[in-house]
Amino acid sequence: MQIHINSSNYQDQAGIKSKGEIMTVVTRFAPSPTGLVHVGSHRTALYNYIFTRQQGGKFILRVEDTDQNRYVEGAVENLLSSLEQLGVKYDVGPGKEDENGPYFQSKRRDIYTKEVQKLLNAGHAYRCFCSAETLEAVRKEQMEKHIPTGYNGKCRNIPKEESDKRAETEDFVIRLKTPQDGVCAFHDIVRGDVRISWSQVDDQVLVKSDGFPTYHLANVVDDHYMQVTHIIRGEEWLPSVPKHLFLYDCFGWEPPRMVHLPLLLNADKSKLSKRQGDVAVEDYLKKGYIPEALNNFLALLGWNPGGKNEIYSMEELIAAFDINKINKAGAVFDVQKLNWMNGQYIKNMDTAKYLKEARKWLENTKVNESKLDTALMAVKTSLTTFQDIPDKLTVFTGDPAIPDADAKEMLALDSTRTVFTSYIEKISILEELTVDGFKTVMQAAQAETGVKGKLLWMPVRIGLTGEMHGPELGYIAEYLGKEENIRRIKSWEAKKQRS
RNA sequence: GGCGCGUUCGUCUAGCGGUUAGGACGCUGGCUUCUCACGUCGGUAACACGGGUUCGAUCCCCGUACGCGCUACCA
Repeated sequence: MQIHINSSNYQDQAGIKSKGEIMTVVTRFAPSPTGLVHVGSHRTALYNYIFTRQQGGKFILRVEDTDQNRYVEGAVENLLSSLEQLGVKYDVGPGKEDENGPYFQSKRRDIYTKEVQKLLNAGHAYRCFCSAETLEAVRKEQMEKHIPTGYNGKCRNIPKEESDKRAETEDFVIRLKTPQDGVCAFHDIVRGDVRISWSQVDDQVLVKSDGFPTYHLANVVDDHYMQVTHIIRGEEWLPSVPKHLFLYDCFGWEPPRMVHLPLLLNADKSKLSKRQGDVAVEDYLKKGYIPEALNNFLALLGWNPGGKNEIYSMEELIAAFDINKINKAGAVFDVQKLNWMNGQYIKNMDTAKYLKEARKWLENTKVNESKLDTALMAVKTSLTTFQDIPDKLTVFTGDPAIPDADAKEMLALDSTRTVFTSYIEKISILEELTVDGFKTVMQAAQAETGVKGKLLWMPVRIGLTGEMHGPELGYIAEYLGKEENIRRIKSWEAKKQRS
């Protein structure tokens, strides 16, 4: 099946190896350095990466820094660092140059200038001398009259001689001379067949008055010369596809396959934004989310292999991914599910790795270094993110809490006194208090006092921590050590006698 | 306003004309002879609406509603 776009053809196929025709997949992630990397942006990078790895292709990172006004200091560093930390490795790009570089658009201006000249010569583009103010006034009037906004075509037909002459003294932009009627029909691997009337397509600015290209020009030129086969990007670009396709047509180039991903949304379905929570990859990393969990979660927003399992390593994602099964509808970024998933990753983390990572998150917690691992292991299954560690550790490292009413009631019980007496007696005999030793002690205490279950355990828990909740008691007992166990239990005895 | 894209449990989704519409998160009940967490066994809840096409529509077509996106010398 072929869909005609003016004079050029567009192949309706995913363009992947399984089609029989061997082609090397080339994709690119092309962010603008305008701030911290957004999770939605990272999701796009991830899909490019996963698809490319699966196809054995080449993944390009290209920095689209054509807007001098929006450039943010440090943004490129943040971009590189985010990709690095999340394990999304590009094959070519900044620092990994090849013959198709450079990979910063600001360093490719000569190329755009040369290409746009071809367009000018062929009559596919023209200089527009309208000032930004004029354009703004036109737009305002259009809005007031409730007619479609857009460029009015004022400079569309300025004769070449006049244009050349004015260009010597006046500021201008270069616009694309888009078709005025007919329909642009194209195929998108996610959206299927899409049709947009040319009457809806504005004469897009290709080169700004500062001489820099706009996204549309730079993007098309770069994707062509970098031999990109699949454009995988956010849905917000769908409406500008006709301009891009027209550019390919004017240049006589074959356009890549289009893959427009569904957007990531806030809980209220609006486009994911900072106002409603963290949106930067860095925010999540700082909060102790695990890169693998973040990737796993993001990969499943817009695509799902089906089945009961939700936990996929990068390798598994690469193996299972199917570009033809990407969803069309936007996906709400649900932190609750991310939290669950991150907890899963922590629980399943290899002990040595966990301990090493966990130690980075102690902050100012004062710990008994020799028993730290015991405490960290005790707390492992209760973590959502690593940031929870200091808080979870206070039961080990802090002073006993002040008992609440229920705890006091428990402490006041007659059976508690006998349990305490027996407990102290039994652990005093021990050489060292370990988790196993603690269990033995509790068994012995139960046999001696006849108290069992909650009435046996809870007083000891409260005696040691002041609280009725917390990690497994044996860990706490071991962490505190024999002397501290005795000291804490006795202090309750003492208080009790005083009252 | 115009154009485009979309719509399955609250959320992420499976489904590709015939299913008790499945799974995961969340919430919730039991078990786990200390609590919480973990784990485990259950429960909960959905095809936006209206027309077609068809023996039969969640699935195909049309319309409506709603949502989102685009409508910049930003990407």
